[in-house]
Amino acid sequence: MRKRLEPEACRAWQLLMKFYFVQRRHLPEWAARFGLSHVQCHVLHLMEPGQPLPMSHLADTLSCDASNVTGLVDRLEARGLVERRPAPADRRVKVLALTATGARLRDEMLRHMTGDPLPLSSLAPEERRALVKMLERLVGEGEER
Amino acid sequence: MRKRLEPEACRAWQLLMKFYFVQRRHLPEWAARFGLSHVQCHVLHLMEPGQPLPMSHLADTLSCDASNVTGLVDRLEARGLVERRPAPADRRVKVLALTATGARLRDEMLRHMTGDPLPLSSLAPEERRALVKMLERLVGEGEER
DNA sequence: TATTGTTATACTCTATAACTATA
DNA sequence: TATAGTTATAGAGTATAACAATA
Repeated sequence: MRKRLEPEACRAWQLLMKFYFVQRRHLPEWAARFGLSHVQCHVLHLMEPGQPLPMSHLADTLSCDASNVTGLVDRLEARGLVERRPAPADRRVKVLALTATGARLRDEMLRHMTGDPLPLSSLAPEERRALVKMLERLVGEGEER
Repeated sequence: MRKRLEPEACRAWQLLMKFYFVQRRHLPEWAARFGLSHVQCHVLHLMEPGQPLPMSHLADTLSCDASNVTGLVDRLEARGLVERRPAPADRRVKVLALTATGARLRDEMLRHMTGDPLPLSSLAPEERRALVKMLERLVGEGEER
């Protein structure tokens, strides 16, 4: 049952893993500038202003248990960034909406996303375009846009 | 104080962030096959058999507090994967070494790294090579090898 | 005095299981 | 009976601060 060795794939894997761990170290400190954890940062990133999401949608997107979302949203709500609202269609559901404060913070966060976290500047423009194309396929966004 | 907008960089940033979060979801379940958390997985990955590391080195590499490493190593040691040894040169230091069990598990883990975690197969060989080159620069391995 | 590692404490993220209220 | 969300509980990862042993 010996797998065929693919040195390039193996190397790519290791680099991606390293990339993941490098990000894993830096993303939390980046997020901390906004007083957020990296998960809270992700949640805020997912929430479009004026487009409330059911809690269950969040659990799906984050691939985590629903009980987890409860605490996550508790903390964001305690800070006044989001609010739970009843869903008229199904009274079991609660939808999550950005508050004005949350929308402002999200905006600030997105504006900072052009900047510093990764030395993207070390890539030439055409390389950056190639990277974008590959990443789109890797994260499964190839078709959607 | 308006920053110049760079659409490509911004898009790359967003994709990298998405990539990070996609990995963040999948890496733990991948690691769980070996009965490890993703951080434990990272520690094991860093430990070459026969090359013990001081605890402080681990804290540096993981960019975390030393107190954190204590607990991390406690759990790995409890499972018999690593062991603390006194360092003869400096008696304040403890070095960490893989046990035979730890070395076997690490080996198994590395063998699995060729495989499934990312749909790398969707990239053409020359794209994969280009990706490797870019990632090397992004994670700061450009010079070292 | 400074450094290595530990302990105590606290917070966030995570899951499982049992529960409520709806459907 | 099944689903959406909560609560209770537990464990892992993280940090800060105080500490012991050693340098």
